Amino acid sequence: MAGELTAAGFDLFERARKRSIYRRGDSIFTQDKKARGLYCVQSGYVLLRRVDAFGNETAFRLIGPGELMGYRSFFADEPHASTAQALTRTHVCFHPKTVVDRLVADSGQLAGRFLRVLARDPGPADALLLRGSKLPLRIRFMFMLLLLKERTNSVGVDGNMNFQLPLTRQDMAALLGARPESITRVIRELEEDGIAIFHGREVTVPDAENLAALVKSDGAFRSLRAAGE
Amino acid sequence: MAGELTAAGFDLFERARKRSIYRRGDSIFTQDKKARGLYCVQSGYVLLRRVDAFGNETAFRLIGPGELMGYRSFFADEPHASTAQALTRTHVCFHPKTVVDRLVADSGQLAGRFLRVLARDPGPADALLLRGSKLPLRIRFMFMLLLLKERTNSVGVDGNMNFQLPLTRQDMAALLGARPESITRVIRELEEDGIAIFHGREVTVPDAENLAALVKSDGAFRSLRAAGE
DNA sequence: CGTACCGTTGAGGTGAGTCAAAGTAAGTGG
DNA sequence: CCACTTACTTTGACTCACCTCAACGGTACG
Repeated sequence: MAGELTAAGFDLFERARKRSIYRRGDSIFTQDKKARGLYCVQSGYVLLRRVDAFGNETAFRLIGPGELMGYRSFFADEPHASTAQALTRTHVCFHPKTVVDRLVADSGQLAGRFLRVLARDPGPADALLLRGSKLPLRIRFMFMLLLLKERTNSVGVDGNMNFQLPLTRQDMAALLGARPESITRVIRELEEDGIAIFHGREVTVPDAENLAALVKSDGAFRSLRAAGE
Repeated sequence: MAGELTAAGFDLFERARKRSIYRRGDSIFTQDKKARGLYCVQSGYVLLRRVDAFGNETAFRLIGPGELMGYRSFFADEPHASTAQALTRTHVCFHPKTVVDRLVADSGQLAGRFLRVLARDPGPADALLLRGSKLPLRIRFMFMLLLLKERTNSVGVDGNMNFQLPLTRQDMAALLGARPESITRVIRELEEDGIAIFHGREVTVPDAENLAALVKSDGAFRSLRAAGE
């Protein structure tokens, strides 16, 4: 049937991929360079950073195991809009343009799948929430913790939440559109209030539900006020 | 050839579309409602607003004549992430899901075209620049003027720039992640400095190149400082 | 055991938010 | 066409979260 990915096509897709290993700090692709294919992170964490039109360097997306990256510029047929930097030792597999293009052209089904990935990309929305909203940094930081929890093997028992941050304070600052000093101060506040405990990159949240509630309640508070009540 | 849009397919696509007219203030689609198809603005302006996870209402995209909208949620097969509100009397044509789905499944070529549209969507990036960056509101406002100029029939003679803002001050505030009062103050500043003149919704920029230069120079200034010079 | 980065702390400044109140434009209905 | 309602805009005084700057402590690594 037209539009379906044949077994042969799938086989080609799988065979053509190339695996690489990157060390902490390595760039996997670079802003303004040509997009040569699709990247899929198999293990480790990658941070997408970009220098915007104003020359500010910001981070806008953290990529974890199992996630695709580089697809936006690839399908737009434009240079990469960001630089992908490995935060840890990272295994990445790469699908070259020639193969992907051929399969997309042959198969509406595969193209449809990519359409979904692209359309569901939460990156821009998250970035806006983390950096754009006018909520206090403290709330945005807690929200980031919740997002990170979902992409980390958080050891959760009895509402407890414990995981390793894959990010430095500077990276968190870049993600939140803030300065590293402010991150330090927020972390101190959260510890003083007993909301979370930090040892280097290890975070422990005694009551994870409480954290979520705090984030949401502040949101609710805001929206009530916006409604004029 | 597999993947090509047949004449019959194109015909179907064109015939199935439905035209509607909306008045200022009408919603064309609504956040959290199901995405039923693709919308294309033929004339007029539409603002995409959304209530984020924190309950803040923000605007993140202005749609002008000839632009598609609603495609992200449509292809993601998720509820609309925003509400589309007509800012002026607006002609919109609508392509129902059944037709689009069928053509995408049949044609890798058409799907590829949608992939490009989706991947090139500047909305999220612009929104981040306008709302997310830590630049002074004044600079972000000027940047917005430059973006608006591109989507308006700006009557440009001898470096002069003159057009109607399709947005209220409140809408501009929502787009920039600021308060209406702050917009008023920025506008006053720009008038005092002779950079732009506002009469209601009419903007006149005596020296458009100067405006662009001001925006860029501030960016450059910032990045120099970031580089430690 | 330096060198270099990352992280922390404190003091001080400010851009933009908040609040409140008055002015203006834009519809609506008689 | 005018009164009336409603929404948008402007102004000024005040406040504060976060930035900036500068200096110091910690930790990794050759």
